Amino acid sequence: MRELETAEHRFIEAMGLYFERRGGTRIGGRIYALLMLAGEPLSNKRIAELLKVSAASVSTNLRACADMGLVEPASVPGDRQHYHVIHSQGWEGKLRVAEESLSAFARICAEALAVPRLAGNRSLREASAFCDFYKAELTGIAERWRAAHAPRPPRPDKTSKGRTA
Amino acid sequence: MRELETAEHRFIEAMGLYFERRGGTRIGGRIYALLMLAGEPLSNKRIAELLKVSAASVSTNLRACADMGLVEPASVPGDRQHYHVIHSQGWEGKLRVAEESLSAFARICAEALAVPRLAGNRSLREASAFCDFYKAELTGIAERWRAAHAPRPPRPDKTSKGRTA
DNA sequence: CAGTCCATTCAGTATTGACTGAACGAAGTC
DNA sequence: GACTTCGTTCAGTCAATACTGAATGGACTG
Repeated sequence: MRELETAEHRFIEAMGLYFERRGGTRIGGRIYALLMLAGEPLSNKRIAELLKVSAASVSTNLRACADMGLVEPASVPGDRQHYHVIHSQGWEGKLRVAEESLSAFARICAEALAVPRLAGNRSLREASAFCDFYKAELTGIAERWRAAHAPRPPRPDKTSKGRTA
Repeated sequence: MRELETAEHRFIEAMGLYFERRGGTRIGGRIYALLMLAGEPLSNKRIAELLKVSAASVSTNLRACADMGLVEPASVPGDRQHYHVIHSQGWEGKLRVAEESLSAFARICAEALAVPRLAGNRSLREASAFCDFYKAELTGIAERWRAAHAPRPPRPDKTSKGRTA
């Protein structure tokens, strides 16, 4: 990818702050934003260059992004660097994150409700009920989104460089 | 509220960690959990005692919880302390939080899309589309939840102490 | 098989920010 | 109107952790 211009830096920094605020890391957000903008596979090295951060940080944060399902590995024929692209089903990933967060919350409540003395607590019961409701809704959302956007089969008019899984 | 027992401490600490992990503060989560368990209005002072934290911290975190719509003020007749309870529509609040986070993300993308050079970016457009879709779904969820649970009019059999808005 | 080029891991550093104690201000009581 | 009793604000401290540079380990090349 070419060097970054002002508007792109703005986007990248904004995303960095967004990530930071939500409990992630700033560089994680920057990498994610950069890959969005790139539209093509980028190597660790190139990411470090463009973002002006250490290779170590790129490696760590890239792994975190991958674990969150935001980014996935790619490879470029004839190049042994590690490449990365935005995860193709990234948006469902966002739903998955919401689902995991909700499940963690539900688990905490369920554990408390298992204690006899707390089993009758109103807030706890409502929390639990809401979690069940919300979880069901989330799967519905995922299905509707998939139905509306996923069935489009991958068209061959990608940017330029070939990409493989 | 009476002193806390082991199971309650477990719940409170778990919620503290949950908040911390999601970008909030540990004490914020503990206060939230405590008010859930209490089921009655609690004063700043009592919260500080039960949680063994400074009054300053209680004040600060309580405000944060209120800003997030998790907690709301209450008052007890004949007592000039400030009381607090779990927000009665707290679950819609959880949806509102999700909505705000999503909107922040959407705003960042929209700002980038406003730049001519980036307007055609595929990931950016998909992100924007997903945000619109998700936001619509969230309002749908809120409505369905309200329809299923809110129409129950407030019954007068509250715990013991009176509570006013 | 030596040499190069990667990415990753680890220890160290520096920044951030959550929490505390003390000062301040407000509201109510005698 | 002095005194008490709160809650909030502010400066300071301390712990957590994001990031860096150096060392390590793999994978490919000649």
